[in-house]
Amino acid sequence: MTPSGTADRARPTRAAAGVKEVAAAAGVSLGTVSNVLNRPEMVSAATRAKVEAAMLSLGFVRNESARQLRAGSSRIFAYLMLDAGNPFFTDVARGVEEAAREAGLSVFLCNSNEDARREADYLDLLEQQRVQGVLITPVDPDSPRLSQLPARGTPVVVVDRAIDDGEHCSVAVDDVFGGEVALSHLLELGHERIAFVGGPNNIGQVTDRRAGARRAMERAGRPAEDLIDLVTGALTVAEGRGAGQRLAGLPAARRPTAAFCANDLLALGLLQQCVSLGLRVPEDLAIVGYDDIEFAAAAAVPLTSVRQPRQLLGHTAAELLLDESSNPDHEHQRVTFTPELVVRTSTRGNSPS
Amino acid sequence: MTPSGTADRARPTRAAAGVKEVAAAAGVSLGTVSNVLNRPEMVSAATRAKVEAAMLSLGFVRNESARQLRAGSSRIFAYLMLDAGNPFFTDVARGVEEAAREAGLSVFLCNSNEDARREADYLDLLEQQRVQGVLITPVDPDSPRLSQLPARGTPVVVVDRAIDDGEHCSVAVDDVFGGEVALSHLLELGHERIAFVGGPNNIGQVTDRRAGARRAMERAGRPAEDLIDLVTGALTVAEGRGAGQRLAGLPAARRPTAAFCANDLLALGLLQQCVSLGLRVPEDLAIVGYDDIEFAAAAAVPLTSVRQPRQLLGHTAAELLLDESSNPDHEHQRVTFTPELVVRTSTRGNSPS
DNA sequence: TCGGGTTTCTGAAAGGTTTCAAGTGGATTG
DNA sequence: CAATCCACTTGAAACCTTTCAGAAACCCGA
Repeated sequence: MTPSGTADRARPTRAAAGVKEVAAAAGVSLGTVSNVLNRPEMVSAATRAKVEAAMLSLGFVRNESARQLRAGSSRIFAYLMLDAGNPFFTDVARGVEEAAREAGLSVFLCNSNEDARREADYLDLLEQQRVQGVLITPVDPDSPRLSQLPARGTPVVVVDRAIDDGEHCSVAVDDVFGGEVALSHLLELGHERIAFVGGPNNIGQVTDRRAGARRAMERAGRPAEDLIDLVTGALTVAEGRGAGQRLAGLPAARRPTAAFCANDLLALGLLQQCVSLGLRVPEDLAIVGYDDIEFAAAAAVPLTSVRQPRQLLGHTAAELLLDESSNPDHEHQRVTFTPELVVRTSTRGNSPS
Repeated sequence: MTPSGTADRARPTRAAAGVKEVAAAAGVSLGTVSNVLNRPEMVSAATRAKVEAAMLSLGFVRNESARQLRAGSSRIFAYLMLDAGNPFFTDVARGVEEAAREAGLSVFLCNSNEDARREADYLDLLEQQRVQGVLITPVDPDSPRLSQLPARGTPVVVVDRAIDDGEHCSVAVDDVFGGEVALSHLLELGHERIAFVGGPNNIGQVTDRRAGARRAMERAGRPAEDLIDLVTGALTVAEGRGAGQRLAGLPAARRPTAAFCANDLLALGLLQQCVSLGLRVPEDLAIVGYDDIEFAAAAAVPLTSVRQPRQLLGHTAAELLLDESSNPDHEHQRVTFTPELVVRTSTRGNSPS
């Protein structure tokens, strides 16, 4: 991995031509150039051709700042993701882009990386940029900054989190239900000592999924406290490995026989570490993940996981944002999808019954 | 996955206050407000406090469009990725963000999704936005659009592709060498029928890696044509599965005993499909991937792969862009890193020697 | 009290685009 | 031939901020 370099002379940069230069070159007025740009049907074919030729030869590039300043609107959505390294969110982003594209808008992606400070910084930036709207999977859904935006004119749709403060639309998947389904599955398989792996606890997805899991425990007639809590510092593969280390280190008699992970990244890390430390999956440890990302099925032991409609989530969210930013009598919506369990080898075949 | 909805009344939006209102509210001139914003040290503490209070109470949000229009510069980098769903590129993006952050800049991520048309659209958009610089892993590195940008004042650094047209810096990893190393490894293990899985062929990474593989064949005294070409439509898990289908369908006598995939996504899909069709890895089919993404080690059979310094790649690229966009006597650089082979179960233990 | 040097503040210009009311000129009509 | 229309064009104002030359206020020692 040693870098090797080659130097090269830099090219001088040339300032871009503006409408004014184009107008002069084409021998028309400034307003006409603008018309060619924005209402070509109002310009005669001959003039339009002249202007377009001038634009081409001068290398005209419209200055969006100026356009935006004058026109007020910006034709850009931003999706502020919780973790760009998590394929779940990139699939959501794909859905967002798809919907935006259908409406002729572009999407900028931003990555808060589970860091509230970065999230806040990006929100400031996006507001200053006057983007047409913001989609966000928040680290901190209660941040005052988040509710300020809509009040000041930047519509916000919350993705993958249900919010009902009346400030924004939200599109979510029922995480409590998902957690319940996952844990019920493990209980049905006869597992007694079950761990919930996830964290940090300020992330709503984690607490909801845990809450669902605890509810399943109680429904099965067991105290919620019996669910062993393995708190992680983030929802990443590396943290999953760390959890695996901790878990595998327990004496067999106290070690859980099943683990429900707050997402697939954790589950994959846990799986990898446990296997490499000699535990058999699912015989010694059954594992359930969450999200059903594409890699879950390709894992060392194909992963049982809770599937969410990732792309649809993003698509729906973008459509809501579109409505909010263009329809004057928009009403805030709270859309909730229901996840479903996908059973694979990491739990199946372990049934002690 | 059935959605359920709840409606809610929309809130009226209020226009944001500008410097003018702030100035009036604070009883100072417009220029002073601007000074508070841009050169706070030139304003007396008392005045500054007054202005800041006014900003707060009015909910002032600086209008970046206007700022940019007047000031000319934009404090934003964009990274136009080849595939946001590929963890390799999100790791590169992480490096970019890190370097940008150190310099006080923000990064917008864009996803061309291996689509030349979307790439071109995004380039237009970014140029119009007058971003401070563009980092790009191009679908089409020879696109005229790409060389236009620097000439018109938007610096561009090409990431993960070596370019020496004298128009931009580039930061790359030696893909030919990587391909050669991967294939040499398979040859050393004694494999006779080896497939190269990858495509489409307009993607430079694919052709370089294939070229390296063919070179390794020739170095081993075998005609390059002996390398069986399995062309895919994209570098995705799904395409990898498709390749697996095709490959597993061949009669055992003609089926390759080893496959070198142009990236890990393909390799993971191939692996998954082959295993599910009853082939043993590595006994029936050895697999080498490329990129060594985090999921490679967690795969069904831990994947031998060619590791690239992902984050460093992004970090270095952003630093070059920074230099180009701020240092008047910047010289274009071409930095090349060398990849390394990471051997895991998907090839090891198959040694027929 | 007065020059002279600092520090702080002001006001107007500038930046590139869009918008829109008003203007132009040619074709059509009476 | 004049009046009317129509299809296009024009030019100036507006969007919000930053910049910068110069004005104002202040402080110091003489």
